[in-house]
Amino acid sequence: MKVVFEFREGIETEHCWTNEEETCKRCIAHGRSCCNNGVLVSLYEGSREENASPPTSTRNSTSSTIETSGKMSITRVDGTMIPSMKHPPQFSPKGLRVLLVDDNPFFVDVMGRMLRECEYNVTMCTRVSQAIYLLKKNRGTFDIVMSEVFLPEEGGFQLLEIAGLGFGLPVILMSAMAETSVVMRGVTHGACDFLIKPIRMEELRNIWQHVIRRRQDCKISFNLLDDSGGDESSDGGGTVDSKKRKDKAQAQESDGRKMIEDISGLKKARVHWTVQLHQQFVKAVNQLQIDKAVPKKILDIMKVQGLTRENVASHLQKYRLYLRRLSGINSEPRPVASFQAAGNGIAGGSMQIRQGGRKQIQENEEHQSLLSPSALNNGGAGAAISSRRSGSPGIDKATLISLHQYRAYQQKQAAGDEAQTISKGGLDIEPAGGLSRKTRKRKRSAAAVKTEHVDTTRISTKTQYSFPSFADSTGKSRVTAREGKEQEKISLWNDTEDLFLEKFAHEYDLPNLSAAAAAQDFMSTASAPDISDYFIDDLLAQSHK
DNA sequence: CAAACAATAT
DNA sequence: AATATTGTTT
Repeated sequence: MKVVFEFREGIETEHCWTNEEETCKRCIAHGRSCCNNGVLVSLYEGSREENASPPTSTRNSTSSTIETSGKMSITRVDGTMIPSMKHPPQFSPKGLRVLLVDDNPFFVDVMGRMLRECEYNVTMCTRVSQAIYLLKKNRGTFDIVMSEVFLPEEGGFQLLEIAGLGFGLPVILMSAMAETSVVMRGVTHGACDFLIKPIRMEELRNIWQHVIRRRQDCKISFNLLDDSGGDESSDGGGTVDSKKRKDKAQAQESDGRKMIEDISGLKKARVHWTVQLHQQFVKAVNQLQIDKAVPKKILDIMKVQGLTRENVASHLQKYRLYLRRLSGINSEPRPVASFQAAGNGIAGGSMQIRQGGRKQIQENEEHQSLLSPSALNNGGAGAAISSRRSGSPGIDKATLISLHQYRAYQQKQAAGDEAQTISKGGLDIEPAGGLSRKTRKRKRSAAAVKTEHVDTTRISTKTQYSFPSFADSTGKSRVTAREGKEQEKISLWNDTEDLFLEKFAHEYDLPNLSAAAAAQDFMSTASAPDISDYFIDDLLAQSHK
């Protein structure tokens, strides 16, 4: 069965649980990559009919743009796939207009490059005031906003509010500090995602989906079929809960019953927890305090028509599991570089990342060199913040790693291109519609196995969570495999992080390299006038109306 | 076959 | 209400 996910022009994808090349409908709807970090298979524009023929490899580099009118128009991205590349950039819609905000120019620099690598249209700035100015001046010029959480004066959250509520744009928050409370605050205040620095290319490839999802959600809103009325209960006691499933099974057999089913409510409508709905839910939970939040009370607060207590209970169950896991990972001791002991006097071994954030940062750090061990070891947020204070921006660990990953990506891509030009005939490009699903699936898994151990850029220290999706840990026996995978990932990172950091020191002359590039990139976009704080308040007030 | 998710059972 | 299990979908 071919599943179709439609958004205006129509985006079509095959289904889920594949290895790397596909993203399922559900994953798209939730604006994140697929179960296994998949990428969209095919993406094209135009009406249904025009899409009848799948993309062919002949049309290359169709530049897709997003019109200034605000209407999203994603031109078909070239569907061809170069097998030698693991993360083919072709599948990202080009020209997505991203507003990138982070007060660390080094990070902006690296991140900007990464985003442009995805062929997005990036505008960068280092101050919230600039960002707001840009948003206001060029209304409808941006599709999505990415911002660091910890900007001066709660700027990240202000920006979230203004861009999200005021301008209706999806906002992605970023930070190296991913304390649960921070993530929660971001998400409950409307962030559509929270990316934990260091950020990998793969995490950027799919951010456009947030734009799509936002519009999708606007379209469907929340419509439950209203079959929870008196019919069932007034049936004279004949209808019992346990019968429902049987009835459904029988419905396919008897025509008469089928008719009834059709009329009364086509398949027992399921609640779709949209972003909005979920946010209402979270809001209610927060209001009650998490430990006092019970389905009934939540339901009362939410005031959503048609929503049942069972619906809420089910969601709450998932939500709790999600939170448990989130806090579990965040409190996990994190490995740090092996040379830390030399810098800060803490005796060898490993230490835990400090979770406290700004206030715990020591003042004397500003005297140390940018690449000093302590600057690296202090945790991304800490380093960034201390440099902010001293006036001269430094490179935090997260930025370093981002840069490294970006470099690695570039190298790999270069290698891939080379290989491609060398052996053109040997390329394994499948005819678009040629092979059967079965065959293609088999091929995919074979490829995945082959490359699995090579790709260092994919190593991630944390799992990315995006709402409203929770991993399904219900059903104990079914989840074992997944947890194993998670563990595998973490230990893989543990083994490699030291190597990464040592590589940084040796291979890259970071301060010089980035400073020059940052300065250059900066001049082009940083010209917006500085805007005083009251202007922000003004805008805030405006957006509240 | 896996994974996500919501309904349903206990 | 909390948790476990099942059904359905992708």
